[in-house]
Amino acid sequence: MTIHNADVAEVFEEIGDLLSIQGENAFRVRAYRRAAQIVRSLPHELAEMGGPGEYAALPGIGKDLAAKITELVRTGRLGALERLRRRVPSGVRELLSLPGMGPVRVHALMTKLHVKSRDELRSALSAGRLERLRGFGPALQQRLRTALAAKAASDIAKRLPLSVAAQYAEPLSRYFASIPGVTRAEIAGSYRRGRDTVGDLDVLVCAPASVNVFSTLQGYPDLREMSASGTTKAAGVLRNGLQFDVRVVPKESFGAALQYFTGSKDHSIHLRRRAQERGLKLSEYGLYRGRRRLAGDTEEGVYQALGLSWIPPELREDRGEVEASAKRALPRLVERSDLKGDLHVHTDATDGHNSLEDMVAAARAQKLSYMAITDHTKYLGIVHGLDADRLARRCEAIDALNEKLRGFTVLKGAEVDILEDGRLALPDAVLAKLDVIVIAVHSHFELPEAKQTARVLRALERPHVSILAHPSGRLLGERAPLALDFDRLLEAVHDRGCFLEVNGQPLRLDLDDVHIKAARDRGVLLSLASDAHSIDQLAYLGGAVRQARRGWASEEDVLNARPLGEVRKLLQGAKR
DNA sequence: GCCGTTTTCGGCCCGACTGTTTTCAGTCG
Repeated sequence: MTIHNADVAEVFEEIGDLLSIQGENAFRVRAYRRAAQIVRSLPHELAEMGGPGEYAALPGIGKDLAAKITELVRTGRLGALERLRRRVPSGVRELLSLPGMGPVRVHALMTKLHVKSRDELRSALSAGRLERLRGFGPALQQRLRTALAAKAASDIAKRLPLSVAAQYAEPLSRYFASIPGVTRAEIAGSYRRGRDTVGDLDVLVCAPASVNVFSTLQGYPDLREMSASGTTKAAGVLRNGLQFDVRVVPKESFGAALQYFTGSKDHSIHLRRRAQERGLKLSEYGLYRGRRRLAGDTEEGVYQALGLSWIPPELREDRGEVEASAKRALPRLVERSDLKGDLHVHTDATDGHNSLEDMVAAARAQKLSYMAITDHTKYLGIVHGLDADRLARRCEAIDALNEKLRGFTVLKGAEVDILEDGRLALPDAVLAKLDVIVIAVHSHFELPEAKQTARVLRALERPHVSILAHPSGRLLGERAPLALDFDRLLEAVHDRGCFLEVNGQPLRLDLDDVHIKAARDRGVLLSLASDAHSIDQLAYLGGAVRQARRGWASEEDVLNARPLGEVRKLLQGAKR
C-alpha cells in the first residue's frame, strides 16, 4: 500500500485530536496539527523522499515526527496511534466538531458520563444526564441539541468554491459598507487570500466605537440566523449555509485587524512570534512596544515594523513567505495585466457559445494580443468534436481571419483527448499542422495511479504536444483529482519542453497552488488559461492569475505573459 | 513535540465572547 501525504496528515490530525481529549499539553497537540498542515502542503510525496533525515529537515518536523512518518511510510501503520485509539473510543473524536465542544468538555463526557459518540450524546441529553455535569449549562445543552439535529440532517457546512462564496460575500460586504458611520468593509480570511474554496466569511468593518454596526443585521435578507453578537464581534449563518464572522475595529487598528483577519492562522502566528522575538506584541489592534503603538492603521506599516516587506494575501500560508519577505526575496507576483494572450479558448465550432470572430473581438477588448482557438477534437464524449476534415477547414478560416486582423493573432490549436491507453484522439500528421496542441484527460478518471500516470506520460511523448490542460482533472466539490505521480509528470513535462496549464474555470482552478509552486521551482512555464466557452468566460483568466499567484508565480513563470514571437518559439521547441 | 541572535530548557499568539459562575475556564478564530 502506498502511503500518501494526505494519509500521513490525517494520522497527525487524529493524534492531535486524541491527545487533546486526553488533556495533553496544548503545544504538543499543536505540533501534531501543525505537522499535518506541513505535510499537506508538500509538493512531493514523503514516500519518495530520502527518509528520516530529510523529514526532520522540514521546519516543524523533528526527530520524533520524522520517525513516525518513517514508520507510516514503511508499514502503513503507526503503533502510537493504535495505542491512543485503545484509550479513546473511535466515536469520541467526532464530538470535538460540535459547537462549544473542546477537549475539556469532550473529556468530561467520556470519563464522567461514558458518552462515546454522537448517538450516546443525544441519548444522554434527552435523559437529562448532562444536568449534573459541571460546564454544561442549559444554553450549551440547547446548542448541542440543535447541532446534533443538524448533523443528523447532514446539514454539515462544507467549503464552497471561491466563485460560489463570492456571490454571498460581495453583497454582505456592500451591506456593511453602506451602514452610516462605516468607512470601510472588507472580506478577509481565505476569501482574500484567494483560496480555491472558502469555509466561512471573515468580514472586517471599520467604524468608530460610537456606531452600532449590528443594529440592523437581523433584517439582512441573506441571513439565516445569528449565533453570536457582542459590540465589536458578531457571527451567523447565511441562507446558503455559509458561516460568517464580523469584527468591527477603529480606523487606527484597521491594518492590524486586516492582517489578523486575513490570516492564515499559521501566518499570523508566525508574525506574532516574530513580534515577540523583538520584544513587541502584535494583536488585531496593532503592533505595540509596551503600551506604545508602533503600527496598526495599515497592513504595510505592520509588516514594515516587523522588518518585512508587505506580503500579498495569496502567499500568507506560512510556506516560507515570511522568511522570503525578511530577505526581500519575495517574487513579484504575476498580474492580470501581464497576460498578453490566452492559449485555451473554445468557439461554437464545438461546445462553445460564440463565433471565432466574437471571441477575437472579446479578447481584444480584454487587452490581449493573441489567442489560441482550441476546440475539442472528436471522441466518444463530445458529439460535435472536430475530425481531421473539419479541423482543416477551421484552420483555413483562421488563416483568412488573420489576414484581415491588425495587431492581433489567432493561433490554430485543438484540445485533444488523451485516450484511456495514452494515445491521442487525432493522428500526429493532423496535429503537425497546428500551432498549439492542448492535451487533456476527459474520461476514465478513476484509473489507479500507475495506469493514470503511464497514460498521461505516454500522451506527453507524442510529438507536437505543447500544453497539458487542467492536469489534475479535479472539479471542486464534485470530482477528486486524478491519481497521478506528479513528480514524474513534472519531470516529463520539463524534459519534453512542454507546459502546464493553470485553468481558470471557477470549478477547476487546476493546477492547485502547491503544484504550481512545484512547477515553478522546477522551471516549468505555466499557461494561464480561461478555457472560455463564451465571450464572458474570458474573465476566467482572472481566476487563473489568482491561482498562479498562490503558487508564487511571477510574470517570468508564465508562458502567455510573453510576446507572441517568443511564445511561438517556445511552442516550436515543444514540437519535435 | 519543536526549537534556538533570550539556545538544550522553557518557552510556545492573542483577544473576544459565552456560559456559568460569582471571577473565570473553555472555546473559537
